[in-house]
Amino acid sequence: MKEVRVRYAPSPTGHLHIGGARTALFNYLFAKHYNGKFIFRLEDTDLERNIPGGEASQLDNLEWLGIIPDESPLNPGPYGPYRQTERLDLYKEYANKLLDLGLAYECYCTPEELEEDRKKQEAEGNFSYRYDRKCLNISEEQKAVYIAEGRKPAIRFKVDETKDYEWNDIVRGHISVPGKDISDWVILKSNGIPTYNFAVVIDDALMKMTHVFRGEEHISNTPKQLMIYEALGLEAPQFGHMTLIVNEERKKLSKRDESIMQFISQYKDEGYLPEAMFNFFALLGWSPDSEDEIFSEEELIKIFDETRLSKSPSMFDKKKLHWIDNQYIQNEDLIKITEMCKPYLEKELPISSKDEEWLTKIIALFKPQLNYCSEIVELVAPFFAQYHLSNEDKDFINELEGKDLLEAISDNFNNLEVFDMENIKKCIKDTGKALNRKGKNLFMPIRLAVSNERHGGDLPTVLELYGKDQVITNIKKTIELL
RNA sequence: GGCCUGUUGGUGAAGCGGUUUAACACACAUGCCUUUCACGCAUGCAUACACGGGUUCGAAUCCCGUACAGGUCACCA
Repeated sequence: MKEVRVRYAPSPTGHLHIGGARTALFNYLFAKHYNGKFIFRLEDTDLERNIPGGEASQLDNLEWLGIIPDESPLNPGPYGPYRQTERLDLYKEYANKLLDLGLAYECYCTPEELEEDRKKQEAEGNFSYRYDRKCLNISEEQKAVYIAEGRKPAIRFKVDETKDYEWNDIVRGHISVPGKDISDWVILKSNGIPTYNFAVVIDDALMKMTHVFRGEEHISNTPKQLMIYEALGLEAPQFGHMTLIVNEERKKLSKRDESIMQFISQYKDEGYLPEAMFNFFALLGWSPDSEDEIFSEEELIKIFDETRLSKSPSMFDKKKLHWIDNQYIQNEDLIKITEMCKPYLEKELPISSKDEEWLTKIIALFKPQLNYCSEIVELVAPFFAQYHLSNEDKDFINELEGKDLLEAISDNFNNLEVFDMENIKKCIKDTGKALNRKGKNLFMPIRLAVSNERHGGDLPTVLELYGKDQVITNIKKTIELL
């Protein structure tokens, strides 16, 4: 069998977003599953929309996710260059070949004329524009006139209307589109730059791609690409068109959508674990032949099966992402999570007053419930908050008849030589026994008095982290309010 | 509008003509555990196969139609 070669080919018009990451991921998984190569190519022919740093950003974010291309502009293989703007001569060469074969022709229409035609057709009730082939059999005289006017020709492909273009889609099965539905389209723009549908064929063919997995929005491009392969006598890869990712409203994820973080860099910034993101994306439009959901990259490569790619749209489920990321955080060691959480705390809270030990303890306390690292801030924030017992919580303590308990425990805490978790635990236990209290009756008044929160992790640990002085001060303040 | 595609419980998602009284996971609820919180574990929950026809002994699974949703129709990629 031929070596499997697949690619991810973004245009550097923006940073790596969710859809692109997932496309890259499935191509990567497929390549690695079959011991093939995963290639990164840059489709940078839309000069006006390219942004500086776009390429590096795409590559960096992929790397963060654990997706490293075998060939890329930075790490070229035998089929370079890997940026389309560096391959312009190639496209011209093949466009000229089509011209020579009589399968393409020069078009001298200006954008303005085309736009006018389009409007006219629209006014007639046509939803899709069809080029009227006015330049197909243009006379030499007319051509000379156009050239004298300074017009530069684009090159159009002459579509064979009698043909059907069909392929066996890996995801969707047999798809067929009649040639008569497609009008002659531009392969080389008048500025000498190829259009996407042309360049992609030349590149995929020359770079020896064997399979192409891409989004469903490319289904309608496939017939156009197929006709180029055929005209040039090149072998077409196998196509697989994956479902779109949709938001909670079942709409295609647009870059403006604010309900979901769109860019991989945002997840990185919020402290999600890349392994968890990798896992999550793999489950977006694909499912394993088992009931498990947590898989390492290696496992996914091993079990990946392109025939299990889904046909129906996949919804981006934030809660599921949180759950998966939480699973990975729980399995990750404390030191690493502490390192990851630290910058968020430093930025938002005055933790410089605390030592490393304190930090590690508090991370350990919250690690089991952390969905992503930046979330640590809201969990730790109560430790630095001003004392603020709400009326509701005050009533709750009274309901539990907590005043006696608070007075007793305050004294007992005060008598503790070493204010650490073990001693605090014992002290609470003893005080509970003496006052005949247990469970919620025992713990909740103390928790509320000290932290003003009803949740917050193991109480003795929480108290140790507050420190003796703060604990006693807060309890006293509470007693006064009751 | 043409062409293409999809529609399974609150959510994601298996299922590919007959052990399906339709997995599994998230969410939710209850219980257990640790005298609290959370984690974990157990159990349960939810009257889920868009609708209407057909094919078949038998249909979530095949066919047709309807509805709804999405994709696409550029000298953008």
